[in-house]
Amino acid sequence: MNISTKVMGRLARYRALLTDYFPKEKTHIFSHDLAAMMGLSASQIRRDLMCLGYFGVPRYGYEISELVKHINNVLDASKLHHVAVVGAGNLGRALMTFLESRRATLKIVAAFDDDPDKANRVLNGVPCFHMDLVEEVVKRDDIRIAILCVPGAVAQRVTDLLVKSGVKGILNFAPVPIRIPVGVVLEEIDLTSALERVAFFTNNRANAPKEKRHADR
Amino acid sequence: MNISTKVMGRLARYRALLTDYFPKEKTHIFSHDLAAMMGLSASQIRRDLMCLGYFGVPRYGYEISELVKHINNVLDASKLHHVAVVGAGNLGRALMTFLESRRATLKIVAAFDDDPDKANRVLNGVPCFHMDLVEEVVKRDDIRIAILCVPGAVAQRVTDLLVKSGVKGILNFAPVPIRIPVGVVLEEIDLTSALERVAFFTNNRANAPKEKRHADR
DNA sequence: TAGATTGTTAATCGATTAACAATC
DNA sequence: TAGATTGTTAATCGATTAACAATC
Repeated sequence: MNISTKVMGRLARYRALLTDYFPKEKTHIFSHDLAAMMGLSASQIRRDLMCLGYFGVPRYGYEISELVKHINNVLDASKLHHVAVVGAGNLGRALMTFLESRRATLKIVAAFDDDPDKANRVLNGVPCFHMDLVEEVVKRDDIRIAILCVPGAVAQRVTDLLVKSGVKGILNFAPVPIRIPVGVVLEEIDLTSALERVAFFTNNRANAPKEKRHADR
Repeated sequence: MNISTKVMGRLARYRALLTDYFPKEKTHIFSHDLAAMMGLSASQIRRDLMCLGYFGVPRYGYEISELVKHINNVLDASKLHHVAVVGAGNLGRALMTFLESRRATLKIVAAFDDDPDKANRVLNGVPCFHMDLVEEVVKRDDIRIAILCVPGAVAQRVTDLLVKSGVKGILNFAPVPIRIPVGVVLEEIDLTSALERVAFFTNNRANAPKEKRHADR
């Protein structure tokens, strides 16, 4: 089965919703109910769930515990990943706190920063090292994924260093696009442009894309 | 001209790149150079720029200052927006610092939090109020956009309050989807699922979507 | 049984890419 | 002029939605 980035992202969100924010006493859910909660169409939910190899029952819907179990199977096929936060400024430190312990399979094991004052201390529960030690620590701790929160001006340089050190996946919050070699996975989140996007559509209703709050049929 | 969310987001990124991270001495740029820097195709760049009403010159490319001016015209048609950060935890405070002063047209004028210790103080340069004052302050300061950084469990309740108070656009970082009425603009950024997405594709190369680093022809 | 919901296929929609005439 | 690059159209690709037979 070939799972696209979009489907994969939605599966993660279905799981989060069902495990963390759903009444424990409910055992089953219909595609249209999940759709309503997610702000998607029921068709899309059903299509997404097709990749799981788990099937609901007409009239009863999907059994939540089974559904979550199958999403786990697909998503966490990858076992435990060690993650590093690179750039321990405000954003980097906030992400350490926010992302740590959300997923058992993703563990933030190190932070890196240029600032000598931050090196060799524990910041937000994560040991912080000087940027000079990236290669050493990445190899030593088998760090596969980096969350990049450095200033735009050094983003590409730091990326090259991370890739050279063996990092295989990067989540980039720096405000510039970075280039990576084939074989490395990249996800870019541009916070500034996300805010600008909201602002733009906020009083340009004429341009606003149509709403996406559907019901089925 | 009808500009999609995607095009709009890319225009914002072109502008950021050209204004903040591009050598000052260069006056012109070709579509394929911008494409290489952004990790996109030249075709896509040219198509995106079509909505600007500004035209490049064959053989000379696009004049950067003019290009930026036209992107400004389109993107900031909306003039100044007042923005509030709702939920002044680690993430909220980091975003205050990170997003403030990035765009002259977007000004963070208030933060809100449930914690009485945070109320009536200035946090990261932004005056913080107790959540009880949302309606009053939003109206008083004409706040149009909210950056939502509250825990998932209260996200919908807080959203309803914001919308009732007159907020027209929401950038949601809470880890659950929220529902909004027609007429309000919503952008959701799920940080946890973004990280999970990187992790998933990081050692599932078979599933990885194809790379996107093209050249033209 | 009758009615509701599923899995899946076909149709639609939108976004990206390729191609190329125009043009500097 | 010749060659490179543009704007724009047509072709392709991928994602979403609609429709419906299967089925509980």
